Amino acid sequence: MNPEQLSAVVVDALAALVAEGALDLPDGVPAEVTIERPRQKGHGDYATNVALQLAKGAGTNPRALGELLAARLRDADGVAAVEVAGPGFLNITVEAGAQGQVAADVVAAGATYGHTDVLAGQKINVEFISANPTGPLHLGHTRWAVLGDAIGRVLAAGGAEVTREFYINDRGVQMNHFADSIVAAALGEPTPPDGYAGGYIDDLAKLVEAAQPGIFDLPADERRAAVRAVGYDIQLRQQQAQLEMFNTHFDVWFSEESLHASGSVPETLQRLKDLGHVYESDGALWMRTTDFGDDKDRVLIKSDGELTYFASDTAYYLNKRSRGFDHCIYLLGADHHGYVNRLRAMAACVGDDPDKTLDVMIGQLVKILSGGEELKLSKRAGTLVTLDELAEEIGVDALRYSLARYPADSPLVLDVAEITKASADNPVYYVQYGHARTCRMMENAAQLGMSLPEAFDPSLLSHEREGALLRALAEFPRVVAAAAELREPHRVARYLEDTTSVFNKWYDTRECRMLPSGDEPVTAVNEARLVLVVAARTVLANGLALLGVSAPERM
RNA sequence: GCCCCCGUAGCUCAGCUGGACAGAGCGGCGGCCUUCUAAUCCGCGGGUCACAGGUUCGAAUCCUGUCGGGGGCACCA
Repeated sequence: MNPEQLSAVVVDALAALVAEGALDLPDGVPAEVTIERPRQKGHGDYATNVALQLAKGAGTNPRALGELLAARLRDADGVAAVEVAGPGFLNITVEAGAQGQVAADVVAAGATYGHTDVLAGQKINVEFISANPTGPLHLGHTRWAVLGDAIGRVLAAGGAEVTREFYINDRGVQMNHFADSIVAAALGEPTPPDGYAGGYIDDLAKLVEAAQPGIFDLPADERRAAVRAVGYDIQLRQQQAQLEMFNTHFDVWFSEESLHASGSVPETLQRLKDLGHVYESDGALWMRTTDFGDDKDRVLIKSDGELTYFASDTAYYLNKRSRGFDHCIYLLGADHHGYVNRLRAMAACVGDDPDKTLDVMIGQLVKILSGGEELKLSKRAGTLVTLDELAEEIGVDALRYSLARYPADSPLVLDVAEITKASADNPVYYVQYGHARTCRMMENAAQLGMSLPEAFDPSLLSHEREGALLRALAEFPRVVAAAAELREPHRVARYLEDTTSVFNKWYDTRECRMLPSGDEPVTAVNEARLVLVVAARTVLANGLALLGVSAPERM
């Protein structure tokens, strides 16, 4: 009996009461009811507030309705007890056998346990990081790498068809600054104005020379284009390698330049003109975004004839839509929050409803403290902490987990000393250790000749701690579904921490030992508990996978 | 000036899309290692949920305002 099944039981009971004429529900019988896990012991395994919510419409009071419903529910399969409490809550105790069945359900579902269909039929594009290919990925990209990747995984678990996309900002003057900076480094000249400095530029100069010997001896006009192309290629591959190392996967690397090469931009401008949302003024072409809530109109073509970044953004959005995405998620840093209104207005200008097609997530920036000092970065000044350096110092799993366990909109201060601690203080190791422990228990069971029983008696999982663990495991699909719908993968991390704690409490309970003591024979209880351990392992492994964090079998 | 985010225990933060006496970890104090990994577990102490109104049977949660902190308001990329 999981919460969803219990909800159905309550709905059936309501329907029966209505059919008998004992209850009048003007709005009809709800399709589902809220089932929650009471914080308080003594409030049953599960509680529902239906009586509170339906009483007014039914022309009765919550307690009376509660009593009526409780009497009916007591006869339902799998329900052991029902009490009406407080203002009209129904506190429900589930039969051990019904509850124990959860373990078998989890094991049967295996790696797919936690997957739901809440987002079935949705085709979603998640765009994140989208850095310039003018330097290595660094501290500033790390949070988005983790969150975007985890959101992608969680959406997929919710049944959506997901594409994770990286928009390569490979067009514009910064690419020339990039090339000029490499040339300057190669020739031993000072960094040009607006150029990029730092050791990585020197390294790039050597790599570019190695890739195409003699490239720096070309005439100045040819040289810039050549260096730009070679440097770009090397830098992009490096970013891709960084993300690979960081366990962050992209389905599509989309070049801004290719958007222009394909002629999408003129098409986009034409479409905007047809819809009547552009005008000329002061020699520039504007989009009238103020028609849809923006503070001011935005320039598409500057008076010098250059296209703006915003023009590309609009063409890119239409490109996504033309590829069939009915939902476009953008992950942006708080320093870009001014983009939200114009993106939404832009979507409206091309005829979409931004509430439906656009989902702009603004994440707060992360500060990382090391030895009490904040790690600062500036690509132009050449002082940056690369993703590789961070991952090496902190560890991929610890870094990913530490960023994934907070909501995107919470400002974050991470202390390197704290998240590198290889101890229980660190939630990532706490959860991983819990997983490793389940693996060891399974090995121990196998050595005693125990194997997963074909059938077992779920009512043998009757200890209070077993009930708590089963309810925790039963919660997982709801947590993943909420994480997907709300785009909040941190819920998965928090859930894993709670569930690991519940598992450890059970593990430490003497009466709940999975293995037989001493020379005693293996009993049905031992086998039932093995099923529970495998179920716990499944949930911890699946949850860690959703965060892109490894689930080690030994630690 | 306008917009966005945040304000919960000494510290770092959760709080299940409003629910029953507010939670975790860290830090402090004190317990448990002859049986499955003690990176576990158990106990104690600690909060006017920034403040003031409002909606509701019910508000840390939703609405309005005030105060405090962070970020943003380019014919930059």
